[in-house]
Amino acid sequence: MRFSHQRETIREIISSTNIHPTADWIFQQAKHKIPNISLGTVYRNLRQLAADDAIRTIYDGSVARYDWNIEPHDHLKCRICGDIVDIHVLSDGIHNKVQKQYKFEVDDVEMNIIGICKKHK
Amino acid sequence: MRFSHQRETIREIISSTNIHPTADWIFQQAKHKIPNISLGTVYRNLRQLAADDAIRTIYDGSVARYDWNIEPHDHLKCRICGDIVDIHVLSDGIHNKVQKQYKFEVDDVEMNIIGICKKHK
DNA sequence: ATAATAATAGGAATTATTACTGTTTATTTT
DNA sequence: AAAATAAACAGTAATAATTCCTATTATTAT
Repeated sequence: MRFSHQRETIREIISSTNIHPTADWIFQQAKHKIPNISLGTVYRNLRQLAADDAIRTIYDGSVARYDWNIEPHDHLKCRICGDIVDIHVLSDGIHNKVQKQYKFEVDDVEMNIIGICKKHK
Repeated sequence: MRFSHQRETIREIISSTNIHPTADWIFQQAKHKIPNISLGTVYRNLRQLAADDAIRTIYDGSVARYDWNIEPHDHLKCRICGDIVDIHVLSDGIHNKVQKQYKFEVDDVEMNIIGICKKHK
């Protein structure tokens, strides 16, 4: 993969936040640094970075969000404020359990816990 | 909620399969029984049935799928054939652990394990 | 410095989903 | 049983997220 100023900017934007931004949010931020960047460029690079395991794609309902944290972890999503926070609850045992019990080769585990965060209950 | 022939047909179609169908698949099946049913009707009723906890909406990447099984369970998704199968790996303890550790009121837990099923490895 | 080609901007196209509108139909009231 | 009410409908337009296309630009290897 050849160097590109656009891709590095996108990578930096994602790395700078914990909000698990959407493509459009990243696009808006990127425009501050590269005014004529296009949304297609953002999507293409997000896809490339994810394929390269430089970032992780997570799904919030049906919209894609992006996470700089590629280590296995889970998400807590508040349905009042929409905030998504990283947590770690899944025991590594689940990976092996599924592998053995269902003869299923596990690549990735997505766990999203939806509810109400402490600020909103 | 008032009775409707369309909604009952949609409910039956979902109940009759384990493929976790998309709205469009349901629409195609429904047309066999009600030839002039419209896609908007399918979406409206899926939303109503889900709000009523008669079915569950699950997300396969960015497309919605529907599941007649409303009991807590998890999903195994094969990235070769696309099949999604129901499993149960999550200990009920996670619910309480998150509740206490993060003071987060848990409504729903989505867990999708992505990989390769035994038929394709 | 030049050639080869990956990446880009800008816009069109696609896909999934929701919203709108005039009509139909299930239920309630008379 | 007929009339009134409003929920649900079909058909279609609109929206949102994402991907695709094409002529141009930028990076890298020679």
